[in-house]
Amino acid sequence: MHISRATDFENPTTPISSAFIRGNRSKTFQTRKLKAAQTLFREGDAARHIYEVTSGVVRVAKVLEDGRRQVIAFGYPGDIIGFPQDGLYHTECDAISSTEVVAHNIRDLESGEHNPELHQRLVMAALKEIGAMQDHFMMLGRKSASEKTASFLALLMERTGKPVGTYTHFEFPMTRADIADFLGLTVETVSRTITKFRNSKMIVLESSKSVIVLDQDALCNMAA
Amino acid sequence: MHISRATDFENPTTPISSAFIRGNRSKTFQTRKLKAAQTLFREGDAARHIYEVTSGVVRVAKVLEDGRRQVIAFGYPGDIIGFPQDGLYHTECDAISSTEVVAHNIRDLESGEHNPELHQRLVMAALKEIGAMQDHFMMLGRKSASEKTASFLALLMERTGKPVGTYTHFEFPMTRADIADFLGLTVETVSRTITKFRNSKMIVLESSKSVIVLDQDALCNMAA
DNA sequence: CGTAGTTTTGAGTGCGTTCAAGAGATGTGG
DNA sequence: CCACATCTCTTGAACGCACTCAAAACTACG
Repeated sequence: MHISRATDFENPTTPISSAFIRGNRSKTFQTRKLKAAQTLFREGDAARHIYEVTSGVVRVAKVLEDGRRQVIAFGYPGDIIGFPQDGLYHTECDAISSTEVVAHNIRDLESGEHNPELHQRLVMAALKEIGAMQDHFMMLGRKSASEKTASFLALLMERTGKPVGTYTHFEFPMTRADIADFLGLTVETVSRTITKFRNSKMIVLESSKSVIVLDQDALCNMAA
Repeated sequence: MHISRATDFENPTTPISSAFIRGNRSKTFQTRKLKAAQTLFREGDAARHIYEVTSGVVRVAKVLEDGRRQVIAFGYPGDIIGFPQDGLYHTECDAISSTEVVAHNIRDLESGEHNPELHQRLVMAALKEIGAMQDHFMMLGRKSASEKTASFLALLMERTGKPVGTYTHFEFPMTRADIADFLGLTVETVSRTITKFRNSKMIVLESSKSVIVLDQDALCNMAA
């Protein structure tokens, strides 16, 4: 499960392009493209940028020496990721699918002197992150496997679901292992739980990564 | 376990005192005193202040409708608590022991216009909070009961431990139930695990709330 | 001194894990 | 384009860790 990866370390060996942003004073910002499975940053790297996902999905995680992994968050377009502490990243971040991010300078997170609007936006993002993590806590610490899995499906449905008749359709860009590491479960338990939801007609799988939710109420109730 | 509590809701029925802070321009700030088990704020309350603990200990938690509880953090002196989202608190906060807090205006978290130094300090505190929560995640999702309990003891030892000869002494201000809800375990499991640590001569209990750590290395190794 | 809450300990159970294997998907080189 | 290797997902069987239920020991408080 994610053993050796092509040695693509921190620094911009990956393409960086500059572009102009419209506004009072035109400012430049950097975008960066990542292929699936490429690393954006690792735990312990010096934090020079804070990133805004503009397309694709990234995974933010922590890994123990013995390989145990905890996924902290999945970053979808609009999400800000890479909050540093003491100038370092304390998580690692990899692209799950082909991804594009905007790299903001870390100084705009720390002070509003240079770009007040961006600073404000980043501070708000930090508060939103704290709120999201608080919910995630409840799930990790106090919910059963079924409740965890249902919560996760409900979350993805809300964020990325598209109506299909009276039903709702969405996709998993991440693997079962990623979901398991997000929920604090094993791959097998995640798979079994999804099968259970399938058998109870709550959802249908078009493929292992494509879901149609048949009964939203049942799903939300199950999320507890 | 924390059923009905004296009806002491949000607003300052509890004493608020004003004081002067030394600095270029003298500014006023509010301190607030809480007795053990008093509530500072509840989930859903309008967030007007962000608090800095100056003495005592508070508990920040989330509660599910069915009563399941997850403790997000314990606030010790120096800690900032009450990060809001969309103008509301999404957690509840109660004093564990007799506690004193300083109430900062929420606007100083959101912008630096009024008080730049304080704003900077609060933003840093938010980043520190995110970092602490990331570590807590790993513990909640991927560690065994022994590892969780050892991590918790190690954490408290680092923050509040005082050397006693070659050993280290500290106290639990919180109950076993609070610890259990912080670690995502039951009271019984926490109690049994601490007993196990006692039997293996890693720690000694002076009382159920007073610990001496005999073997710091063993404790830290156990924390994984 | 009695009552209520906290902590500990015991016995038994069940949920999610581990270990194992097969089916399905994806990608690469000949 | 197919054959082969690799990774992902699913399913089965058995185990064990932490949970539930129960009760006793200890502590604090009016």
